[in-house]
Amino acid sequence: MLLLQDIREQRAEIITRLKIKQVDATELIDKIIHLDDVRRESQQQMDALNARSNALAKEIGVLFKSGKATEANQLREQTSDLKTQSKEAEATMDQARREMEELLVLLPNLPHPSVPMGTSAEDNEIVFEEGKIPDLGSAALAHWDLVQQYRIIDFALGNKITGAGFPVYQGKGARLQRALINFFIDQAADAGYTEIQPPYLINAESGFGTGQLPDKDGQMYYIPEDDLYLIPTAEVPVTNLYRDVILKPRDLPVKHVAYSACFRREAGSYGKDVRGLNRLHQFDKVEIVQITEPEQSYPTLEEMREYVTGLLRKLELPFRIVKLCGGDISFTSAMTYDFEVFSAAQKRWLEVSSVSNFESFQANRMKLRIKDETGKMHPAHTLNGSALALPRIVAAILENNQTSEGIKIPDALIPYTGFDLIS
RNA sequence: GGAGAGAUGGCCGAGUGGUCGAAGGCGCACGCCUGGAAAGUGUGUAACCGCCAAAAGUGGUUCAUGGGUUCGAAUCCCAUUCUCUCCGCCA
Repeated sequence: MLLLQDIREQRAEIITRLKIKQVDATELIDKIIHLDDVRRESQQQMDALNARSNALAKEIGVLFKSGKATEANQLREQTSDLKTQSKEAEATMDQARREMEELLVLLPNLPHPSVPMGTSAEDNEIVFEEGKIPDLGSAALAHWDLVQQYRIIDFALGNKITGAGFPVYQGKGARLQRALINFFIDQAADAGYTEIQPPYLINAESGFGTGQLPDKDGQMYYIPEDDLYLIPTAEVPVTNLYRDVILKPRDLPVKHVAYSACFRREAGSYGKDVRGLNRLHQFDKVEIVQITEPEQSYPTLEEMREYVTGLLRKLELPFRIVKLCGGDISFTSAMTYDFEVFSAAQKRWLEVSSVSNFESFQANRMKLRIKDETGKMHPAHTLNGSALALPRIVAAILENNQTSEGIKIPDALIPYTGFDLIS
């Protein structure tokens, strides 16, 4: 959430910067400022009226105590008018505030000045590329064929018991999932991240805090009976651990890692891009979250980028890092690096991680603040990144490592799988 | 799901109609003490929204949430939410 004060003071600059995100916020911002003007005016009225009532109430109290009932009753008559006027002013103020807040949460985060202009993924900037793309020849199979051949993931079975996008992992396929999860968590723990096991259901306040609501309402599974949402990522429960929290500088940086299943409705997705493991309604992901001082958030973003880079190197997958352009960056993010691995049989890049700096956008929504030594408050910065999401990593491992003997497991994973070949 | 109890500041906890934004303690900050620390000791320590160029100052709001009674509510009434205990169910 952008701060009202900033919107008022830097109206033109904010409008310009949001254009990088392909958003014209002029009308929205002007409405917000107008509603805030209304709110302030009615608050001033209300405050003045309340001040008078408070003073009168005090006087009346004193008069009653000293036995001057007649005078007290005279004053009492004056108060009823004040009260109704104050209620009216309050109603105006509340309504203006409510309307203003509804609009305020519709404004996306400002992109970092270095975020390139652009309308789609085409305009993203490739900032790094590494690893050898294997030449598999024409006999190479896509992962949806490989998983059938080796009987490790069954899409049809998932289809039967739940529906499309809910695969069943079995045998070495299931073991590979568990190996990857443990590998990722161990790596993060070694890098100083404290492990969290979060709930998989969240309330609306949490969805609002990290920005999924109201922007992405409809992308989360919702349970009306209990008014709860299935998490689309562990980012939501983990970051919301710090909702309404005041941190001290010595608590920082906060570093958490969490494995969770993730649930996404993916409404509107279809076609070949979603085949096999490419897009699922339920998938596994290990997420890293950091909370930092504002001036530390960009160095931290680079640190997280390096960390994810290290994971992909250990898995021996060819990958590239793209810096998302304004049109492709999310509602909440100020800057995002996407990591993509090359899937040799599909011959395409698959997004496996997204590392973002939200600056104070989530912190403002969540009231996550830092109180410094002088007692002053300022919003914290939040960041997160996938480290990593499993399905496309699995797809790339299966496709890139296929041989005539079977699928070779990367060395780093063998201690976790207990086998070096799926055959 | 049934019965009962409760929700107060960063935390614990007192407070049953006015002088209560709230005792006391813990924690925290600064000082004294100390070779340094601990202990001891002194002082200070809520957030939010306005007014003011800003600081100082000042008005307002906030004792789970929303409504009500009253000149005046942490305190009384109603509703809601949540927590705890017991019972039921259960991995």
